[in-house]
Amino acid sequence: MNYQIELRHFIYFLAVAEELHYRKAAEKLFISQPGLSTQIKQMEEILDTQLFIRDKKKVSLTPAGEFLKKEVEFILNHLEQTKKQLKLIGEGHMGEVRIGFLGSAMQNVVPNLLLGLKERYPKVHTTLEELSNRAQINAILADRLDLGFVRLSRVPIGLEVKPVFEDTFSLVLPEEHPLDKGNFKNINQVANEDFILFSQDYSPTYYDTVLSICEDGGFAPNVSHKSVHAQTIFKLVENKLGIAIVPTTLQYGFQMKVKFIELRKIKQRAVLSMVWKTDNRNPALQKCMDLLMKL
Amino acid sequence: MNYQIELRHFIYFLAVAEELHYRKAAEKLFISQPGLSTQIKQMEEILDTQLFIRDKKKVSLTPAGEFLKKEVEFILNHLEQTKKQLKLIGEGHMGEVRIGFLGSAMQNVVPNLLLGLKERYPKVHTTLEELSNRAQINAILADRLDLGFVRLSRVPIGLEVKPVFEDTFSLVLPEEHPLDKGNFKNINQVANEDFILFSQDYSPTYYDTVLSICEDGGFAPNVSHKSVHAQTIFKLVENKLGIAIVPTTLQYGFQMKVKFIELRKIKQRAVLSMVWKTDNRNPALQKCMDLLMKL
DNA sequence: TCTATTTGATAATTCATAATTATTGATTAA
DNA sequence: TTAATCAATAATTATGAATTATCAAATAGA
Repeated sequence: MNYQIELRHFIYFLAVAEELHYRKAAEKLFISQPGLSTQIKQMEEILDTQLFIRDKKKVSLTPAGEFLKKEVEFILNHLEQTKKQLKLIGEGHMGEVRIGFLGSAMQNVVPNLLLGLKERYPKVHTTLEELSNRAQINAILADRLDLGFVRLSRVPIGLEVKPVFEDTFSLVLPEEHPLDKGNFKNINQVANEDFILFSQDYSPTYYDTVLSICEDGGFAPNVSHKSVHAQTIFKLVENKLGIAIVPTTLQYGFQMKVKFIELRKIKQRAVLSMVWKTDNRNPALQKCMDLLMKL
Repeated sequence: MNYQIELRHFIYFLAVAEELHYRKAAEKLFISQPGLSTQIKQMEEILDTQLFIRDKKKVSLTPAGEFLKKEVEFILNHLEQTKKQLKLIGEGHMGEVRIGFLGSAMQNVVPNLLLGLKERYPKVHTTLEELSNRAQINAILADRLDLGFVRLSRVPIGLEVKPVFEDTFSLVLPEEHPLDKGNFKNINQVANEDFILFSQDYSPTYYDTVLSICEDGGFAPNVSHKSVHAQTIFKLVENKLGIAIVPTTLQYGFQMKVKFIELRKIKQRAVLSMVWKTDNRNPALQKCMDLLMKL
């Protein structure tokens, strides 16, 4: 007799503990009374502890039985809860999506995604991390991230990219700079200025694009500073250490003494793309992506 | 096919989730591989949720599977404990409290608790285990521990903390060190010494606190060694490899050629707290806590 | 490229055991 | 006393878990 306790035993036990009557309990469980009797007896043998006192037409719980009753109630409850949660997670209505993003995605796409998620799938948790393009790609490959927001044209195999937001570029100038929206005509008006750009390894695509903008304007920019933080770049511009070209949406969210001139006429766009692992099976990620398609 | 989940399923699931390999898991369970395969498949059908991804010779967990793994670990642990408690209660004892503690709690709080328990509730059994802060938290969450003694300021949700002992810090110096209780005035007198501290991951709060003590003294300590054992730290100090700052009560219980200078004037205190799971219904734990409130 | 090996899944079968029916013995109420 | 009601026991059946045998797919090695 080397049996194991099973959940069946608990369910049967609870019925008897509640009814304190084998026949009635058996009826409630839709099984026969002898079956119930043997199962309870077996249970007592397995646990090596008497749970019920059968005494002259009366069934009652021993102290150990009282204790077990409370525990079984808890365990069965917990189990039900777990099953429900499991189902939700399996369907993507619950769970966690780990999101990485470039600082410049925080002005627009990411907040919208978070708002949408909160509204449609309130039980989906998100963790956010500001990371460079490269760091995001590595994290996604290593399964430390589910979704990334990058400015890259190509990604390693095994990953997929999809553009989610196209932004124009803007010239960033100190407030006191003679150029403004009125008298600005062409990019070559700033050909002789110093330029402050995001570093190449932070975003190679951005860097190349800015160089191509200048090239189209007929000059090669003199790059005096590089940084990985928009804040830093704006601060440098504010202090007249140079001018910058950045994605237009970056102008929101900072309080700086700088002015923006949107470069509408040029063909280049700052493309923000989402990246994910092709075989990522996180169902919450699917919901996330569905939502992004609609934005 | 209207089956019911049974504990057997959980045990099988956990084996596969741990091994991520059907044949190995089956071996560990002493059953055949096909039997395991069908049982897991059946489990996924019952729960109506995919738990594993069988993909090109690799088995891995889905997010739902990851979630279930944690839950199953909890449930099976809880069950084991319940069986033990039940047996004890059936034999007329009151139950068992599983206590974890940091080495530094062994000088004072834990022995007092054990004495009090033995006197007031001689039928309550205790098991003791020396564990790091993190290990205690994990064990309590997984229901492998009822009560922990830690030095942490914050704990995960679902747990409660309560400070039980506040200790000053002491400087630990080699016996031959020129500083002593007489000529010691301020912590910055040891600003240029090497420091030996408990590792960050053993006790992040302790580490931060010691750094803040030095900071208040106007210097950043040069940390030459880190250890998880008081014994080791004292030995290193004895051999003049550096000095240490530790909770004062640690000075009792060791025989070392080191001297202690209590830092009474500084504001920082080493706070020992007890931690337990909010919904722990272990009746023996209740008794334990009542006692601790009085100490 | 071919072969051998390893993986998990299927199919057919066996076997363990839960559950059923039929019955008993004990207790209580009429 | 008799009838009724309870849980326990015995014999039997039926369910479904586990086993053996086998397969298809995917690698790794030659």
